[in-house]
Amino acid sequence: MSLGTTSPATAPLARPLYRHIKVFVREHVESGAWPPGHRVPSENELVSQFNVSRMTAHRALRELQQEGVLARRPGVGTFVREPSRRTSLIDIRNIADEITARGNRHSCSVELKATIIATDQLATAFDLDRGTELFHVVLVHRERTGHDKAVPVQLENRYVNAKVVSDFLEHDFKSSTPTALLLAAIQPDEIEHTVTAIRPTKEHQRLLEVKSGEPCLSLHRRSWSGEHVVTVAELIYPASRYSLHGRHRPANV
Amino acid sequence: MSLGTTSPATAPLARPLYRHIKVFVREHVESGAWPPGHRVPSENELVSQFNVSRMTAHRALRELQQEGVLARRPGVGTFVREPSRRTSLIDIRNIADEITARGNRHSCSVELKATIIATDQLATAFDLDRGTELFHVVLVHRERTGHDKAVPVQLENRYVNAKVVSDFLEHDFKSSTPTALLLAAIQPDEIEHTVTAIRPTKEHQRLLEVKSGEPCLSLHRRSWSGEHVVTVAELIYPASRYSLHGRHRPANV
DNA sequence: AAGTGGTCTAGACCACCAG
DNA sequence: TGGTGGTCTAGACCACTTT
Repeated sequence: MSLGTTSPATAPLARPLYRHIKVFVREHVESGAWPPGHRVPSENELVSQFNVSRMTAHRALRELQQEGVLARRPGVGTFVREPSRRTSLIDIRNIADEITARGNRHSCSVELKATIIATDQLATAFDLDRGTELFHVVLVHRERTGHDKAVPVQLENRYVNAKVVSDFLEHDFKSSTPTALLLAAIQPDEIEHTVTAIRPTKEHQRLLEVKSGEPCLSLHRRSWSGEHVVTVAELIYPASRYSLHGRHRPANV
Repeated sequence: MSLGTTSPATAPLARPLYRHIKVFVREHVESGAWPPGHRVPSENELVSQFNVSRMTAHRALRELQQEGVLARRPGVGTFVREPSRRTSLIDIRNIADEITARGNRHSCSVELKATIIATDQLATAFDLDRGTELFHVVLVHRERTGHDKAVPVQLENRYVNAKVVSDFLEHDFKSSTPTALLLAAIQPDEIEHTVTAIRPTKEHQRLLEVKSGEPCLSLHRRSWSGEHVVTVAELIYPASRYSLHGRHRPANV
């Protein structure tokens, strides 16, 4: 092959070659087939196996190193890294479990349930093409103490990658929350969250039964499983009714 | 040059070429010479300017994109991204470093600096006997963008265990923030934080120059080193000016 | 000496976007 | 149509580590 031919003539796949190799390695690591410390194929071995140039194999391994999956040592080899021991400030926990653990009763109402086409903004958040199919749900979670009236404690505005969890909308979210269903379907291996304080909109005020002056916490979260962003959620908490808490060891100690 | 000669024969530099380009771009971004939205040189322009191959220029720009410095659009060009004012929920960052990394200028004013005797509440937080000596400082951190006025971005209300960091009050906190000094003195091996949304008090409004209706984030943090609670801090951020961010792998995966 | 990863080149093809 | 970024190749030289 004398020219720099790009897309493989043998496989008309949308995914670039270096991502093929990344997926191949990730699958072995995540399935446990290659445990921590296991030596992964060298660049030259991947060149032979995948019929790619060394630059392509190198890029795949380098990115997995940057993502914390692999450790590389010049002159030695590439190895599967120990999983991070660090715990999260905010683990993904099922709010229904939190409430029942406090001895109170959880309930929720489904305000919206729809299949949508990704807007630009959502496509960026999911790292997908614009126009991809997504599921969208809006729920209000309530907590009831003793015989009092149930109080809204969380507004859940969630989008789900339809390709990854295709049966998501088949549930009614009454017996299990979206969080519980998603955790049962896939194990997230990466989480991102951004916390801000916001003034509730009219819609927030109505659904959460808060006054306009009461500040709310907005927790924006993305969860990955392998290559894919599985779900993007915006969780709004009335500040007077919830706080976020975490305790952990810092990263580099 | 017919062969793939690597390190430039003309410059025996330790830094690889793609990092040269990264530094070049970063310096322009952080100095403000290339403001957000500014178009950065295309790959082909960098090829000419730096006398490198396109792969090398591409790698530099791609990594800066992954690091959140640049945004790239196929068919259009590469642009400087809007810096985000946010801090980490996972480790302890020096706010002065965060601000300078965005290309802005940090300043702070010391509002209070005192030695106090622990109240019941503080003694509990530090897990010490009531009456123990503590240091107490209050600072306002400000950020200045370009030639604008410095804007308050954080109110730091901090208590320090006097036994653990006995020379803490000898600093003026102008050249180094309390965070920087504490990190230099001791390595925290455990962190706890609690995040809430609050309505600013009159004092908050005055020091942070916010209106009463603007919600604020309150980040309450305790840091341990060995057996001792080293410091307890309440960090207040105007919600419109800062958010908290974390991205990590969950613990139990 | 052989193998590893780190870097680099000088080409190439492609999808995309603007004028 | 020409410029942009995205990907890929088939070589290369180097520092490093293990045998």
